[in-house]
Amino acid sequence: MTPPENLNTSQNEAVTAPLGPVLVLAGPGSGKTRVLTRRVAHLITAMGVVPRSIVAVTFTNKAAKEMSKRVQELLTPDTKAGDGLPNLGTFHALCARIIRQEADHLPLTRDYVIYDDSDQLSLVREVIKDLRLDPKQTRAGRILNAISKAKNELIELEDYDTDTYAHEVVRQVYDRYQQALLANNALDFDDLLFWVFRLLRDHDDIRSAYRRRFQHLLVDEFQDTNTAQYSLLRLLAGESPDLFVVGDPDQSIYRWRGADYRNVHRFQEDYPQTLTILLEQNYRSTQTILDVATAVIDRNPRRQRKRLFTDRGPGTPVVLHESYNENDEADFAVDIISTLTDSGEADPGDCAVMYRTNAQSRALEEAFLRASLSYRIVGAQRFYGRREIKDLIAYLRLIHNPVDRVSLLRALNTPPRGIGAKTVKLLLENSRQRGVDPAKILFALAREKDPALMDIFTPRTRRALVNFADSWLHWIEMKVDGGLVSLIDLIIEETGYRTYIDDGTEEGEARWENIQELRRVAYEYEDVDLASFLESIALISDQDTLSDEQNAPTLLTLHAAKGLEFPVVIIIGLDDGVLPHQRSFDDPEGIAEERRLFYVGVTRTKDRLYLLRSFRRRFAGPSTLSEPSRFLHSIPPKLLDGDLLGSQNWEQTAYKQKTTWDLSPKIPLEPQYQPGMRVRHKVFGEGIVMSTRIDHDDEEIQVEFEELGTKHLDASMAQLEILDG
DNA sequence: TAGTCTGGGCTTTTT
DNA sequence: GCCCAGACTA
Repeated sequence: MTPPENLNTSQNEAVTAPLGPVLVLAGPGSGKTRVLTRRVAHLITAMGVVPRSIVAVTFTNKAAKEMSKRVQELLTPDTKAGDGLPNLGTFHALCARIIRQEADHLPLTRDYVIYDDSDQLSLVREVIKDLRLDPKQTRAGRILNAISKAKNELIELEDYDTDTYAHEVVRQVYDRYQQALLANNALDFDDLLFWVFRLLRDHDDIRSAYRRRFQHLLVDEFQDTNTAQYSLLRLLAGESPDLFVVGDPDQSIYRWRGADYRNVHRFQEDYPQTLTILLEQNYRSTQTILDVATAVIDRNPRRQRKRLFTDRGPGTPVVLHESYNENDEADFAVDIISTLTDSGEADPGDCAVMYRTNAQSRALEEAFLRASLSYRIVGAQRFYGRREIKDLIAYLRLIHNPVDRVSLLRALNTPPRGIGAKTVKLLLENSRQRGVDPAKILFALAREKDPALMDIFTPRTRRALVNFADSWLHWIEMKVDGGLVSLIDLIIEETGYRTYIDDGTEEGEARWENIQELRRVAYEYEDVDLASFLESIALISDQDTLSDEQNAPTLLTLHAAKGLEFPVVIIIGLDDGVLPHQRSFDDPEGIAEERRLFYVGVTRTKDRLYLLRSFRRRFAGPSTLSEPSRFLHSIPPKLLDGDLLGSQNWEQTAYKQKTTWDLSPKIPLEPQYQPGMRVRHKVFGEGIVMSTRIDHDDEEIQVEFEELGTKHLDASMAQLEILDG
């Protein structure tokens, strides 16, 4: 057993708290993972809790793995033996397991598959076509968002509000989409939570069984739980819960995914006996970085202020730099890294470059390539979303769950084998008419069992279909005794997939290499069943793909950076429209979340922080001039260093007007108005405040006037009279 | 049926 | 500037 690391007073208070509801509000770098792992170990060794009765929910699989490792190190050999291990994983992974176990009580079989967003999108497109809706008017992505939002809020189809036509359309699609998922024996991410919620809500016996089984619950990143997750937690917790949650409302960055940091307050209300503990001492960053972080986040209204402190001393100032365009910006980022590594001040692996949107990684990757430096990039979607990977996974899913139509439609003619759109249409029509699943029709065709089928297709088409079905049946047989890797090899061989994908071009070669990579991943699951393999690759997160092996700089989005730390952090794209993103402009809550995102980025830094922006930037289409991020205004200049904004001559005239950016801190403005207030304007009459936001040095309000409709006004100009609020 | 071409639409973040 | 879907041609 490794000697226990020392805990400070608050950390110790949290770790040794008596059983019951505990809320730990943990500032960045305050040792929250350490507290969680030590709490788990404390439950087992000091309180005699059976490891199996502990459930700890983390945000990523990587965090779960890390925790499991650390917990095991803390346990004595005799505790490790016999009593099993605590259940560690993400909400989604935990639910996936419960669903497999309780499939008998759900409209699915235990062989169900999990659809990712591109699968969901194909299904929604199919539904839109079925319903004869105009795909141009009803965007599949939009509808999917609405459905996802409903599911995250636990809104059943019957309860879906159809107050507008748009909602009516969503409801119709939701209905068909849900039916289609079940017919395919498939679930989407949100369903994992929703079905388990329903399962526990509706079956008293199952609920009490799980309550007995999972008596000690711990939740990491609690500020990012959504309604479904919180409700699930309450169902599992029962009357006298041992519920230990750790979070930081200032780091809540998943509102768009239904997360609601107000769950933190809700928790205190729902469990009045909650013991709340604040962790404020930071063990990660220099004081300068903490000061920058605090200056940034303190501008957000309605939050509990925390005092972040460290005994690490001030450290170096934060460097601010402006480039001409995003390519120069990327080169500059690479320059910073090579300067630091050349001088021995940092290892390449110590450095991270963070950005708001994935699209920004492109310029960076090119810059690294130009400098012939290696890098690692975080992004599972990148890998598992690739065409060749999705193709092979479609085959594996079909073998596992033959009624998966989305995968069938993908695999049927990939690589092309003479089964075109017309044949597919015929097959699906037939399947619908007879009420028989397409897979069954294909199998029957292959076995020549059903003479009625013989006349549907022309001989040539029939041969193609029979060939496909034959191979498919063969693979299903092979799945039983062959390993996963040989199954993949067999699919590649029988479909001629390599010749299809590796066409001798550089791109083809890269695609083939990706398949080799998938094969390597599969090798690790060689001893497990196909089900677990498919499940874990479906639930993989971006962060999970980050390996520690390579000593190279990390490129990642600000979202993906959550929970990580680096000695050197470079945040690029500090421009209004990028960070904060322009889509958040007219929503004060959205701007507040962007600010938290920036805060998360800043607080990842241990020693050196660089903030980069560029004068010109390309969004969609032509490159345009951009303004420095409004968030830079909140940073006191004395904390900043480097080539300050406006000191360079980009384009004489265009630039001249911009040479005097004022970075001095403005007096923090508190909004005077709030949504819902009745106000009177001298000219426009009476109206209701819809939204309000602080924009630089003024408050911008959106008012819905009785006579004139919506107007955007500046508070200082409008002179509104407040009637009531 | 398969491969090429063109036009439109879009771009936040991800379990 | 990029990707996808549908149209068009061999």
